[in-house]
Amino acid sequence: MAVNSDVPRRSTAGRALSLLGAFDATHPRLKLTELARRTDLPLPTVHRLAAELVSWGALERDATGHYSIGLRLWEAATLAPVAGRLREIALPFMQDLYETTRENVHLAVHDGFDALYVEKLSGHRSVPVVSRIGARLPMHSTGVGKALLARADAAFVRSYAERPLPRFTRYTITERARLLRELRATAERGYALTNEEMTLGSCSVAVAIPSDSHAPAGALGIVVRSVRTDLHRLVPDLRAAAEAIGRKLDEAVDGTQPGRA
Amino acid sequence: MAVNSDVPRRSTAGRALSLLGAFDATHPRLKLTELARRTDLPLPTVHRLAAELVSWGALERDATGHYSIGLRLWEAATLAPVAGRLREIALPFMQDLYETTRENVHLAVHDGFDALYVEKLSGHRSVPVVSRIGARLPMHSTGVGKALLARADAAFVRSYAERPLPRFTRYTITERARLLRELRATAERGYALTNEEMTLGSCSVAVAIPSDSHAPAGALGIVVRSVRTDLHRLVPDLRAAAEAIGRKLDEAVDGTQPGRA
DNA sequence: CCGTCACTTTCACCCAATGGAAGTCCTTCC
DNA sequence: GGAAGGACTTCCATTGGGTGAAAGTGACGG
Repeated sequence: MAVNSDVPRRSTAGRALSLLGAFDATHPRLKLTELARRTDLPLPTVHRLAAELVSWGALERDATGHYSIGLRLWEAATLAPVAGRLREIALPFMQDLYETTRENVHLAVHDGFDALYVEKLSGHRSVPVVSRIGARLPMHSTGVGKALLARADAAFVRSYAERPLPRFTRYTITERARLLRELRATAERGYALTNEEMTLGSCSVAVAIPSDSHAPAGALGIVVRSVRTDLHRLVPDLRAAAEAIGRKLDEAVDGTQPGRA
Repeated sequence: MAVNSDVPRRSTAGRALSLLGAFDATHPRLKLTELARRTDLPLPTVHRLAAELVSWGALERDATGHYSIGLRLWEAATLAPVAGRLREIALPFMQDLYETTRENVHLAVHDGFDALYVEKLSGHRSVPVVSRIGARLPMHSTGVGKALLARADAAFVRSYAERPLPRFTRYTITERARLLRELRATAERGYALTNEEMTLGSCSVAVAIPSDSHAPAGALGIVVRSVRTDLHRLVPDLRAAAEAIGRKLDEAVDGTQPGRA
């Protein structure tokens, strides 16, 4: 009876990964039925696979039957280069920035069409922001995003700007030409600015982390209340931090690899 | 012949997970052959599975052929309760502690026989410590570990103390009876202390995060240079932070579900 | 008391995963 | 230069583990 609907049937490993992929920021806990629906897999299959993931520690199941990402998977993920090397190196510098500003300090990397937030520091005094570690935000409406975009290659920027640019506030840049102009200005002055483009009441400065190696491109940013008008005063510290991180990263690369013999 | 060596043959999903499990803090990057050796799987099998993991983003492969944990897996892992809810809630309080002390601030949870470090703040002025986010350290030689152990149930403590207690410095508590006495004292005074028990030159204070729910047990600790003799002066702030975190956690548990419509 | 819903277990079928073997492409060493 | 070794990749016949429809369980609730 021609079961082969349309999908060329994911492999078993692929199905197991689908289960992990079913979780997202708005669905960090899922019941068995929800998992089956979101992965589009038969219920018994999900049941069996989920049980295996739980037994390894990739998923957890609580008393109410809800699944969530497991501790062991989280532990394994701390070994990812982005979390380990980059975060480890950047954190003390981010801490310094936090101390002098008491504002949100962000570290993001370029991934696909998004800025992926790798680290975020914020205290009780900081302005609330939408970002979250592990969150993806568009590049045209965030400080770190613009900083990353401003040093991406022309072909990428073109394909980025060709897609529709979602609007978040009335200040979000949604016109292709204006974005390109803005990026040129960003590249010239060496740092990115946003003004209530993602969230009303917040503005930000950001700089790209320099890197001569092909290391994953990162950017460092600070988000403050838009009543603060001294954004530019933060630039020297921000840039110094980014440069120090870049330097340490490059050193680390040389040490980490088998060596350039 | 008789290929069935001893292991009852892991399932396909289990094998894929083995690959992830092959990475650890001292081996965050592995070559194909190393992966095969560490997982004890045939090379072609590893090759095929690894390729699938890479295509999903659970692993990455660099130009030199080395595999490491992938960005998408890291991203999924940020949805783990321990990283998401607990970390998110605790961070601002940890930040406050850092501001007042400028020392290492640790957040760890109880897992198996270890204290698993979930978050760690440290600046350039902080004393260097062995901990790392995602690291596991023994419970008898760390501040957070003792704090967790002191409120674990008696049966667990007994089985913990029955195992040999590894020594790290000449001050590490390695005698069963002394550990039990120490834990009683810790429980009575309401906070844990260590004095060069993990690393010479460092001492620490820690308190358990109170929680009426069955939530994963956590502890908050500060590690300072052992020349500082005012450890006790940190206790009020530390305890206040732990209590605030505990309160927020309990609130969050009630509100976590589907959402406020 | 019975229908509904969410989950769990079973089991005969069959195809996808398997892994030995062979092929490719390096580097190293004589 | 070329042979030997090592690391990775591809191939493909075999087969046992994964599959998922169907039946079973059990917890509501009307």
